[in-house]
Amino acid sequence: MSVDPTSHVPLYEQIVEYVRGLVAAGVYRPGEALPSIRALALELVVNPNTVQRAYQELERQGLLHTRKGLGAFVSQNGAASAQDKSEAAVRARFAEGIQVGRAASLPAGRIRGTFEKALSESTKEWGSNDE
Amino acid sequence: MSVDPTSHVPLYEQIVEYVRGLVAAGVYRPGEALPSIRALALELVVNPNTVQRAYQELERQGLLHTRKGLGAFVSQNGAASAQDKSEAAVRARFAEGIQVGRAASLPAGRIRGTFEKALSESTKEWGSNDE
DNA sequence: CATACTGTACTAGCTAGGTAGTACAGTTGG
DNA sequence: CCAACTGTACTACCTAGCTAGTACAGTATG
Repeated sequence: MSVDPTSHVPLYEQIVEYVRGLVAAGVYRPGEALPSIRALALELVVNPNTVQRAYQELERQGLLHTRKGLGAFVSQNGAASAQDKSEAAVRARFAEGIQVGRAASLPAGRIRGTFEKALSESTKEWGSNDE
Repeated sequence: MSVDPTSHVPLYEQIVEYVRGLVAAGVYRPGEALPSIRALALELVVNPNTVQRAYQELERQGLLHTRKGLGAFVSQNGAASAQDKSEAAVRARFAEGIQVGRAASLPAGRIRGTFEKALSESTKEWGSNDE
């Protein structure tokens, strides 16, 4: 995944969600070091200040803690908390979409059909992951 | 519905989507006059310039046409085109949510469950509408 | 001790989105 | 005709988000 500078969502929020996804998925486990601010900035082709802001937000949310000279580390309850927040983010997107559909008087069945189509599309990309 | 100034989505885009929903739902039918720029600005508690920008965008999309001194009117194919665009917007929201869930390694079943929960929640608000 | 990492903290400048205010042009109805 | 509505077109100003650049402080390793 990368980051989209044309989106209306601020870059630092996209980075928050990106890192949160990695933690939720277990790519970085509690206690482990996350990529340094400068390294992640290079990887995402973004200013270090922007990554710093994202890390500050993640620290505020209790997902990670930072130590000067050492780096940023996933909190002990970071994985669980990241999963919760990710699922809440998913739900918020769905609620938005449903609201738009409702406002346009799309019947519930049609809304559900649109969702199922999008979901099966995504299965091709990400694999089944049906555990 | 109203408009959310704290959202990252620009106000004028929210208004575009709002009016599009009304047209898709048949609140305003082809040939009919839409609310005037100033009237809608009052209703949404927004600057008239912002509504004007939204109407310009809707005109560009072929959903309405404006006439000086008269007002803004729904195009002949406005309803159908509004329904198409609304459904595309719904799908985009769903795709975003699914992507966030995938990135967090949420299994497809859990993603679907989250969707169904949100959908049944919304049914309480909007009625079944299962035609 | 020196180098090279880490996070942190500034200042300055740019752009997009929005508000506020004003002015102008076309239409309608009393 | 004129008042009151319509859309349109500006300019000026503010804020949030982001970039760029610099500097400083703590830690680890040779």
